[in-house]
Amino acid sequence: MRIATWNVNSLNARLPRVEEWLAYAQPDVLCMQETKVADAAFPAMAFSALGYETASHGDGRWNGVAIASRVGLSDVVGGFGASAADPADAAPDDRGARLVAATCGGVRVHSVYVPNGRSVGSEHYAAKLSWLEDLRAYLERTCAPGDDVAVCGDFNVAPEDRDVWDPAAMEGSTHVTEPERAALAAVQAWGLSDAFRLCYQQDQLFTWWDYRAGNFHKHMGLRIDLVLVSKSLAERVSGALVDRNARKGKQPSDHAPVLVDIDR
DNA sequence: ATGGTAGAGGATCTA
Repeated sequence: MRIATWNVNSLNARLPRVEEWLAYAQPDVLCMQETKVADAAFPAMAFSALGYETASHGDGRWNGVAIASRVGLSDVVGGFGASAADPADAAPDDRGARLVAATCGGVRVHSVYVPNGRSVGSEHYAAKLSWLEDLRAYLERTCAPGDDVAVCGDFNVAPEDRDVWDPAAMEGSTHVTEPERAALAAVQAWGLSDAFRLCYQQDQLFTWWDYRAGNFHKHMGLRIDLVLVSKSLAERVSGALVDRNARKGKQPSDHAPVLVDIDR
């Protein structure tokens, strides 16, 4: 199975690039973030024409996540939903259309768009940390580490300094702080491995570059788009790739897609 | 000197 994740930064603006990319990259499953499209307006026909079923969770203007699959797509759940333990208990609500899950080819697939956090110490930063806590809790109550589970998306956290173009310049900024990294590590500690890191150990391999100031061409980026896989999948990872070519050319997203191949 | 660019929407807000 080839599973991919891509923050498309508006599916309406990016649909031609996404269609082109599906045709040459041939993923079995594609998790998308920042679709910025309401479910009712999701371009499902464009995907079905290419052989993909889709699940969307979006309310239109901001955020929005989706999954496209050509290996089946069932049991779609959007958002965190109610707590199974106690539905009345502060069930983390949708919190901005940042999570959708579906079962594709026997794998429980999650497309996640972690809040940006804006600035350290802001309410948005606190919300980012609590969102990651909610993600961990969601995994605990909806699946088991022994299952085939993939959590893919834009985590807005660079896990380590080697995932940062200039750690000194970034020090103290969002995406690299210790609390953010600890919150991500807590999600992974549930039982998930960073599939890209199973394949590559080099530094300076990025998935996002700011549109501004020519950052892409100056190699000023971050690795914040991750494919996290449970143990049973990690054992079968045969390759991974950041498709930098998809960040080039006409009207690119500011993120490149990440692909992971898993042996059946 | 918080710039620089992109997307949504129709003024700014978000990233």
